[in-house]
Amino acid sequence: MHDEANHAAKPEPDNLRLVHLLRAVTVEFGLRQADFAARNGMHPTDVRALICLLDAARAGEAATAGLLGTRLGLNSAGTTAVIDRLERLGHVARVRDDHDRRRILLRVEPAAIRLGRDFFGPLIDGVLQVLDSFDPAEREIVRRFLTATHTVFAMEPRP
Amino acid sequence: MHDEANHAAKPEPDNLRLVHLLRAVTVEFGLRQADFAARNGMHPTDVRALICLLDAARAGEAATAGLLGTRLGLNSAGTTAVIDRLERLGHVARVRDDHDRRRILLRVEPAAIRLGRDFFGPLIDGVLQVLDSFDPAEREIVRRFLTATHTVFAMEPRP
DNA sequence: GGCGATAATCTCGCTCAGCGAGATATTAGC
DNA sequence: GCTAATATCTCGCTGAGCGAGATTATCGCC
Repeated sequence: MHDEANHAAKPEPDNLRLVHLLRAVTVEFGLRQADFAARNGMHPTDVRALICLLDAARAGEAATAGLLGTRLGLNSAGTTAVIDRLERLGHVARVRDDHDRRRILLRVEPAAIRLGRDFFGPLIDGVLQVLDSFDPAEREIVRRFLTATHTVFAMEPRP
Repeated sequence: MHDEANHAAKPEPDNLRLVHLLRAVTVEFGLRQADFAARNGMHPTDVRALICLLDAARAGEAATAGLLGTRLGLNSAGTTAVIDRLERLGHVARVRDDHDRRRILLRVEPAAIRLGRDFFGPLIDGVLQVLDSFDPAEREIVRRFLTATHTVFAMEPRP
């Protein structure tokens, strides 16, 4: 691999350009999360935790502390700390599970949801507008691409 | 506003499902970065720094310490720390810019590039395979979608 | 051609996120 | 019941990243 920083643009294959484009989108999204975190006195991890909890709720899964830690790649001490921070800010509430009283269920408070909507709403709307400019057949292609890509990323090992 | 009497699962609009799918991809990608970092004795920030430096090289930009800090959202102290860590591991080298001797240019060492290729290669190949299963017109649609989405994310404020 | 203003990076001291180890509370198995 | 397994929390520690300020190099001005 040569260093082609200096002169004429290298002939990067189109498909590889698409991969880089996808990565650029993910990086940009990460920066947005960080912005949101900083603006609301949180840390990026806290934002990821909220997203994770909302995803779990949407999927109908029980959002326990343990699940959260696993998804975020934190150990139990770190997980407790995240929940403490979110609880202190009033964004989540700890609720003992009555069926298994060892477990802590996490409920995202409406205020937190509103906060997220205020910040991410415009971004989501932007993407929805993009999608609206596509016809159904094209959207189906996008869906196929995203689904397949997600499968590729989700497939491999989880240490 | 239509029926759908089934319990918990809400009737999420197709376009919104695509947005969530895109987010899921970005989240998965972030986890991969974290895996790579942990497996190589680095922190996620360090990996993002390497990616940033490689992107700059690809784009033909001069990869200075300052640019890196800006892109990562770190202040100068944190930026120095990141570079120190990467240098200690032998992944980047500090090179004084001869045209402006205040500046430090960062060169990513070949060993680091190889390390990244070993880990991310299979993932990239996976996505390339996905793309290969699309015909050129379809790839163009994917490209349009990713470009437009990237624009949406990159558009808004930088605090 | 030297001199303050400006810019790029680094140093120092501090706070707090996340880890490892172990404590505590609850449930399941025999 | 008693023991093993599971879920969460507590404690002490390391180190990532911040703010403030020092350091070194460049530029515009006279």
